[in-house]
Amino acid sequence: MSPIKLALSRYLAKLTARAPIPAAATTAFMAMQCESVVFDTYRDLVREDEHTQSCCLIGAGLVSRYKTLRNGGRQIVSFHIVGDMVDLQSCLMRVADHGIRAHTPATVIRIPFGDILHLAEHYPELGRAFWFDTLVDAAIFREWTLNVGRRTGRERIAHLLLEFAYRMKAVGLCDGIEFVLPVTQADLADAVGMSPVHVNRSLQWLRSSGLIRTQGKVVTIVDRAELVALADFQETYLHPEGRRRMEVDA
Amino acid sequence: MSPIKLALSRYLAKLTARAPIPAAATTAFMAMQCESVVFDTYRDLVREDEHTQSCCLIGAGLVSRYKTLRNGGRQIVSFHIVGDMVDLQSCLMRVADHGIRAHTPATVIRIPFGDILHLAEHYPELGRAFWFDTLVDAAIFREWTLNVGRRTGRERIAHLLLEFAYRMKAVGLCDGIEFVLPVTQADLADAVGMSPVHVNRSLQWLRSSGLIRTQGKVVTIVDRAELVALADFQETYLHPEGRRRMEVDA
DNA sequence: CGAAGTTTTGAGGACCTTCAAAAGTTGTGG
DNA sequence: CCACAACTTTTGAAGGTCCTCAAAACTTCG
Repeated sequence: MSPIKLALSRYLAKLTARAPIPAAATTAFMAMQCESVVFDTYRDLVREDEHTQSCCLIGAGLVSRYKTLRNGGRQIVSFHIVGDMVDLQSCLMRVADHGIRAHTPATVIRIPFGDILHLAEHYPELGRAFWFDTLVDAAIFREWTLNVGRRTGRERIAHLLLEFAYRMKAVGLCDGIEFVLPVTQADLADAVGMSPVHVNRSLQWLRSSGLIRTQGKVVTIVDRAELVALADFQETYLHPEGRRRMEVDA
Repeated sequence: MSPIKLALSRYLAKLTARAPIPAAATTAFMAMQCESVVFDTYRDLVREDEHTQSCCLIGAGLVSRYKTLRNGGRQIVSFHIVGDMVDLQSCLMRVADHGIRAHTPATVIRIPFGDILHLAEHYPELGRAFWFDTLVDAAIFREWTLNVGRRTGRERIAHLLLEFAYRMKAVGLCDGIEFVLPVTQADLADAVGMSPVHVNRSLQWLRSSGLIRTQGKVVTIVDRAELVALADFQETYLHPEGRRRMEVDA
């Protein structure tokens, strides 16, 4: 199977895990014509205010979505890993209100809007699955707003690490306790709305309190229970429930 | 026309302004069986973690969506006014990851999920319109994350006021410069992620700088240009473009 | 091995918080 | 229509969190 087909089927597997999708729809989905593009670290997949034509499915690497202020302030609003369809919303909102950039060399499958919208129109289950995917996105944004708005520095970082571990585990890239977080502390600062210096000090505190360990870019969660308590992490917002609930009432 | 029909048609008008919807779909939409409920100030329309059966279309009043921390911290993630379908996302995500509450006496039209999903399935244009509506939601969440993450206290409040004025104007409740903001400073604090005291001082600063005026709950934007500059307010994220773009390529 | 980037440290100060109380506003019942 | 209670806004003061600037230590990589 080609890398593109592999990425498509991985995304399809994610959607299917939430709600069943008929064979005809999956066949049509797999038949889409896409191209694969590789971006270097810190290259933009999409610039802010850009008028796009296709959306990005991550085949490999780590990317973030961000917004910037005129004074240079940057806020990362989400991270995305393998199997994530990053900007499905741009199918309907053609002018990007945020940028997307790579934090590692990243393989991106570009899927034309037309194809997505066509599928959504002709296969209601797919349309609903796409919709659901953007809803999970929105739920994560809400949690991030809470994160930067109402948690202390330490708590914010703890929360971000837990979310990352959870999502990496969901795609089999981590056992839930140890993972590679390939971002600098400056990037982390942009994600949690703090200064790099304070991120550094908060990390030191998390380490010296025996909650996490770090060696280079690999993070190990040492005391998960305490970390969860500190961050007040409740995975509800990641909506892992999809499948069960949606099968109940079609 | 009954109050319920009125609210439904107002929402439909909003959707139609973004993209055309065929007559059959609008007829089916208007035929939905809904009930109208009134909530007192500070009553929850939906509690956090509640398992809901219907979504809320606002007929009158102001409501907010919020998340809370175990330590009591509360973060308002959005405000909603007349004509807003507050929790369309709960059609697919049955367990609410956030609460919804009234800030004034509020009239709420309850629309059963089944009806919405049925319409979305049989009328692709409506399905797409619902999807789009939740995408605008998500865009606003992103901007709020930027707001609390990267703006100073004054800037945050300035931004919130401008967003509010914009949205009130969009539904004809304000001329763009003067409007009623029926929330306490404590609520405002929860929306911008600050303490009530600092909200008070930031408001004083905005007033004494000649940017706004307030009398009770009515806010007047005195120097819009300066306020926009201060807040770095760009209305792109509110995605007013809907209509034009979506007509181009169906 | 040197250059560039990243993490760490130090120090001073700004922003924002907490606590507490006073002043002002709103609503209700007599 | 006033009186009183409850709430909201405003003020003061002290202190913590977090920021900025700046430089040193450590990594990474060509």
